[in-house]
Amino acid sequence: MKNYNLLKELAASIKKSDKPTTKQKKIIESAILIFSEKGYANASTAEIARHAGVSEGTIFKHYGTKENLLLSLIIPYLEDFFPSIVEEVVKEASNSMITFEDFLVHLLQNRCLFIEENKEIFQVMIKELIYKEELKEKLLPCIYQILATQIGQVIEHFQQRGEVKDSPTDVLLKMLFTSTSAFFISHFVLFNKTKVSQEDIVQTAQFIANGMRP
Amino acid sequence: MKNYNLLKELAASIKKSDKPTTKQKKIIESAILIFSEKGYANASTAEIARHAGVSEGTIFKHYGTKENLLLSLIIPYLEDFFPSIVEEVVKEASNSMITFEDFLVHLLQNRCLFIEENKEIFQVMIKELIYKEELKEKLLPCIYQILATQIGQVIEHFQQRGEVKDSPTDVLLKMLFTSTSAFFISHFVLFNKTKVSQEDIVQTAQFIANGMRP
DNA sequence: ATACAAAGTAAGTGTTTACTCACTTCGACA
DNA sequence: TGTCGAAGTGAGTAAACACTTACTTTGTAT
Repeated sequence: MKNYNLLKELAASIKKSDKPTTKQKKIIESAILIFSEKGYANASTAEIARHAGVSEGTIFKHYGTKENLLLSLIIPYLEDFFPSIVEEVVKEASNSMITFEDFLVHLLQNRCLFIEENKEIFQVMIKELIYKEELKEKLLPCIYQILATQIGQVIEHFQQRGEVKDSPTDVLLKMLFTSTSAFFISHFVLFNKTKVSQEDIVQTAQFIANGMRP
Repeated sequence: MKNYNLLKELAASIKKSDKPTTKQKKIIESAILIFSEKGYANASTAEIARHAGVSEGTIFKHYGTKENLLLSLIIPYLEDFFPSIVEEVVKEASNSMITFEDFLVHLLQNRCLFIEENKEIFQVMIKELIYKEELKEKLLPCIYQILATQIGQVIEHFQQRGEVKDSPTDVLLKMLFTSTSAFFISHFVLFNKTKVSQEDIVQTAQFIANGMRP
């Protein structure tokens, strides 16, 4: 349980109240919605307050700055997004005897469901990750750390089985990361789809598995 | 010469002076630089004017609005970016007998060189394309139209040669588009590289070609 | 019931912003 | 050389913004 420490560090840096008030929950909900509609930079705290049925002062009482409000959305989401990959998909996959392609189908399916049930916050996260240099430099190392330790093992597992070619692990990791991210981002951010078809998932898994075959 | 009409329509909608003044050129240069550094939303016209050594009024005399200044950067760039793909790479490739993988190497090399020599404006374009819903809805149809007519032919060519699998052309087009875009964006925007190695290009071409093989 | 801290409010504040306008300078051509 | 339109200026404006502050309400433990 010594993984994700970079992310946990970040999470600790934003004080999280144990029992968020109804108003706090409304603020977070409204912020996600309005940030995703207009982008962080074009969303005003006044509009978020109005939408949440709350005074603007309340937002700043709880979150201090607009920047910190953004982090209060993104970081808990990231904490959910990545550990779940590991616990729900990776171990089950690498212990059993499924193929690399089936593993990818499983992975894509699983994370699509996760994104679908909260698409707006995924959109906010991706847009700001690309837009704000400073946020990118904060979050990318965390994400890379998680993927390197967890998905790295999976790649090596399938390399030993002869299903994945013999390039260095970090090269393959980058390929897998780039192509799966591209899949999620193009569907949920660029084309703004609410649901991804099983067919799209299978095709993409095939594409990636073939690309990485020996 | 009836292609790219959607893009040409857009280009016509922003009045372009035939002979841009030295000051106009300085404004465009400065806007590219400052937009790429801080993002469109966080860049002020005052700062652009200061950097260009020009009065703020001059910017608005020529471009009317900040939004239109942004379009005056992006649209000419797009006009250069896509037709060049066609004329420089596609025809030469599909007439000769090179493999699909070599075609991809050629394509990636060619476009990397183009992006490298003007990285900032590529970054601005991508960031704003993802960030601004309205711009996305304006530009994506143009881009799709160009790719569908030109790259579509190439895919069918390599399908007939048996190097690309038999899925519908639009499915393959989307795959090719997604994976090449991901390559450019991850290198030049996400990781902010100034140069892409030949090795990276060859690996990616291999990856994509294998993924699309029958 | 009282005391007290945390939650919430409403009316600010100073700053930054895109954009305007009345004006001057420049350059080309008759 | 004088004229006229385009290029350029810079002080100004109103709106929008993140954030503050002095205050009130609420919930709870004694």
